Amino acid sequence: MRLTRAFLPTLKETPAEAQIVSHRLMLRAGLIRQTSAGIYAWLPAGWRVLQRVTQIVREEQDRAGAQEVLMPTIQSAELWQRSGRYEDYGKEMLRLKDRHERDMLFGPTNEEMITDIFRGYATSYRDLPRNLYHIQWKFRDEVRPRFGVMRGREFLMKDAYSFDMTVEGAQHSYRQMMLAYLRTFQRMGLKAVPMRADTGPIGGNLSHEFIILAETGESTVFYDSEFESRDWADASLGYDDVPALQGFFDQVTSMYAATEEMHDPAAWEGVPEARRREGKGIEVGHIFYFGQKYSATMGLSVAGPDGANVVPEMGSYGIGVSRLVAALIEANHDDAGIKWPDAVAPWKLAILNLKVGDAACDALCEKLYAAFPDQAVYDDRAERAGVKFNDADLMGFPWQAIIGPRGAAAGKVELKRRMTGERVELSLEDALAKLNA
RNA sequence: CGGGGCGUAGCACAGCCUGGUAGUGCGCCUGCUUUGGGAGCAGGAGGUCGGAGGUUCGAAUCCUCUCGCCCCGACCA
Repeated sequence: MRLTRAFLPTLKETPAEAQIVSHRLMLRAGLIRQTSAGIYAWLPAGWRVLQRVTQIVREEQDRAGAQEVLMPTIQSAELWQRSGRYEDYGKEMLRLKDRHERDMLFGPTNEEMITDIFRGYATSYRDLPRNLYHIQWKFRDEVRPRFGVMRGREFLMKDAYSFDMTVEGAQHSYRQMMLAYLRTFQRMGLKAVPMRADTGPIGGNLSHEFIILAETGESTVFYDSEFESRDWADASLGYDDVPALQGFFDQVTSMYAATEEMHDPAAWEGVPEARRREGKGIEVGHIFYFGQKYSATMGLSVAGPDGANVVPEMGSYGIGVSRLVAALIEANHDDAGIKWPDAVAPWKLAILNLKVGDAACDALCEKLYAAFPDQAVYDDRAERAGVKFNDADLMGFPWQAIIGPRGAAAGKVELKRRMTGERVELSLEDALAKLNA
């Protein structure tokens, strides 16, 4: 993308409404624009990041055996009246009427709908287990939206729903999602810690919030430093290996991690002092086993092997995808701007032509740009060097290729790594090799 | 939902108290100079002062209503 043709607007000044760093940077770097309270339009750079985050979430859900569907944003009130939540949900739910005065709503979540859909096809124990997910815009009419997309009213969410014949099966589904979540966040370069959450009336320990560690997070968290060094990618841990997955789960849940509300000082004392970490975090995911709550109320049952009807055990698993974009910035920024991890960057490389019009500079830049047709932003504007440096730092591209008359005359490209600030001067060939490594 | 605040150019703001027909900085456009970390000079464009009603010879300014947005608290992916 050539900046002279791009819609990548950056702001020098911070809009007055932005309080937290991710919100400020998202506005300044031209990722989003507010259109109403808690509702945002995603501009090209923001949209690309959102899509990359979405894709990682999707790949890891698929890998865990979940299947993608897409349910609508608008739902009929009837569905919710059946589960009883139409009344219970309160004002958080945005209610609408269609032209025939039928009661509709903009979905805040999809338990009722997915259960109803699944009910239409599942008749036998052979149809289970299944895990269905979708990535869709939700609307919750927050009393007080704030912090940009961190707590917007409209937000992009991945929500998965599992259906199992038995409690044991549901527990396995739950463990699959826990592993998938840890892998998902790790791929984005984030430290995520599953923390036991309130399970409500069902009890047990099958509800976890996933907290991203970031200094600017809202909630205070306590956790075992073991979480920081774990590598969850280990391919040998398969999703269908029930005992192995249980072993993994037991290990993870045996390590201490709790939000302030769930903090247990006695158990905390049991963590070796050197491994105790207290920090700030942002909730980006929540997994939950809720048994037959919706299968029962929505009338879902299937025939078991013995012919008797069984009401499936269900769980739901959410990731706040749009919130993740903000969380990624909270976890990866400095005074100059965003520092995108490679896995989610809108573009991998920014090519800074420090002297547009200089034959050597132009030629070198064009060559480099041609090598990365969809992964580079080429700053070919007639701007001063300082402007380009600042914009590139602000927008946070993982790599900057700085090309000025001095180096260009010698065929040299200066590569800067945004994350570390490290710089090297290389020939074009070596620079290409390094960027492709 | 309780409490507070703010709506004036793309952004950040002044002007309002004490009415006289709108200003500053950044950004934008043109020219010249400059050119490795947000340049200098000169010229220029851009606003139904959130909206409606009222008071007045005259309203950004005073009054009423209304819409929107932000902050603190209670609540949440």
